[in-house]
Amino acid sequence: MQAWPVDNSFQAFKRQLPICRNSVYSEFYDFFRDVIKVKRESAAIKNLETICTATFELASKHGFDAMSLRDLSRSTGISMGGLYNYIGSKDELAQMVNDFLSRRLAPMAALNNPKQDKPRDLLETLLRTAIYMGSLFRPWYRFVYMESKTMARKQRDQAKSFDLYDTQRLRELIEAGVRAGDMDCANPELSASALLAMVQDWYLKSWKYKRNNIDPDDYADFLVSTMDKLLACKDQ
Amino acid sequence: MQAWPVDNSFQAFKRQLPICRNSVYSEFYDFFRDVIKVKRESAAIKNLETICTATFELASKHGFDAMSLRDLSRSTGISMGGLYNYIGSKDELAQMVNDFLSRRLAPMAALNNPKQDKPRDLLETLLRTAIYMGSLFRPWYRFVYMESKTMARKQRDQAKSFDLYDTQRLRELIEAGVRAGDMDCANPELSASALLAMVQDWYLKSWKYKRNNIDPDDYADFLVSTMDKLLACKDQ
DNA sequence: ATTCAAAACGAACGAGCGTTCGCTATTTAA
DNA sequence: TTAAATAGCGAACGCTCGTTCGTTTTGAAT
Repeated sequence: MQAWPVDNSFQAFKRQLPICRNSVYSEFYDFFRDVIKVKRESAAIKNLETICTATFELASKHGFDAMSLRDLSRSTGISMGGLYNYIGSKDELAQMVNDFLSRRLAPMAALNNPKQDKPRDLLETLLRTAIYMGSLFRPWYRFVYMESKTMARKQRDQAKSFDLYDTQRLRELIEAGVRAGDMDCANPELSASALLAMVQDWYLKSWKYKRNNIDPDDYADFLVSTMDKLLACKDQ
Repeated sequence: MQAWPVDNSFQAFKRQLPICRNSVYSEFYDFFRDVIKVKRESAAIKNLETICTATFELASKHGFDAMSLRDLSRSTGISMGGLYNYIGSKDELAQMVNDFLSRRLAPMAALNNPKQDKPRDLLETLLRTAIYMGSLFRPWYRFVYMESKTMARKQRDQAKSFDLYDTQRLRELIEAGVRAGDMDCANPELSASALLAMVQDWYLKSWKYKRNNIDPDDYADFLVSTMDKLLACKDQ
């Protein structure tokens, strides 16, 4: 059996990923060992999972800013004072989620070098990675996407937006494909934006796709076939 | 010179639309004459424009729930009490924006019957209408899209989501095209979702498209050409 | 069983929230 | 010019917010 990314199924992706859904909060605790006041690991990990899960749930209803720490306390069963053993401040909670996703979770998917040289195949791997990561850690991606707008102005030093960076990375691969003669694309910037919009739609509107029984493999297959049509890939 | 939708440029669309950016708040005042306490029309229209503009600006920063009426008062130069001559309550303000867009503004674009019968052309008109309306009234669409998530749970009787309805309308047109033999599409539902995601991207990430000097015609052209590629339209 | 950090608790604080209302200023009509 | 009606004002109300901190509970090691 081939390994990712040659076997580009969701299952193969999960198999090679050096983290799984069960180990996320243990990683989370490690990552923020310095700022989390609670030192007894097992309890800390359990509570962090409770806190993050409830935060995703509550923030998705009315936005993080509108969520109160009393709501969070009620949902988690952890007292107001108890929460502050984990989070430092409300703003810092959002910051932790943001940092953990962009600095720890996302990089894990990029670790193993693809060993592919054709721009089209690199592009496929890039898109599939985005969909599969979004499937495994949907609430994280959703939260960061939704709150990035409000945080961007608060702390300007942070990357202005995931969007610009992601769009540029896609555009450069498309341009490389056009140069190599494998692709045909009149407007790489717009094509990159379109593909990114479809990636984001996957974790923004998960309810819609769940409703229609569309699983990660289905969506990734569709996204890649759309890419091939959009870029008129020669040999696909 | 041909008229919309035969001439499908942004300019032709604007020419036939029975409302323009200057007359929006006069229409807005008419629409809510019963609930707005201020009866002197000229002043009311001016203040409504100030209030809505500031609301769009503030809500886009941290979300409508996180925006305070004191912020709004400061931004508009209208006192707290003064605001309440126009809005009834904070929640009602969001409701007014929502209702005006969906019940008054959006229907205006659908008024003049397209007189087109081919599904592909209907689809093109539908997509261009969405882009052009989004261009003219971007803050309105942005606001409603962003706040629809938080309002949906508050008042369930309201349409569950624009998304489901829009996706279905697109899907039905695609299915009609496939039946007519003009199109080829393995998954109408996913194709409809992809097109909708691109439509929404236009008003959600206007900053990105402005940065790259992409105007409404550019984006609509790209969207339609993407549609043709995606659906393998025979005669385009 | 006792000890004692570690962790959780929840009342209390000042600030800011949405909303109200009595008052002043402005406009209109005679 | 005057009187009435309309529109705008902003302090005040009850409430909830994020955050703090002195106290109580928990749990592992002795």
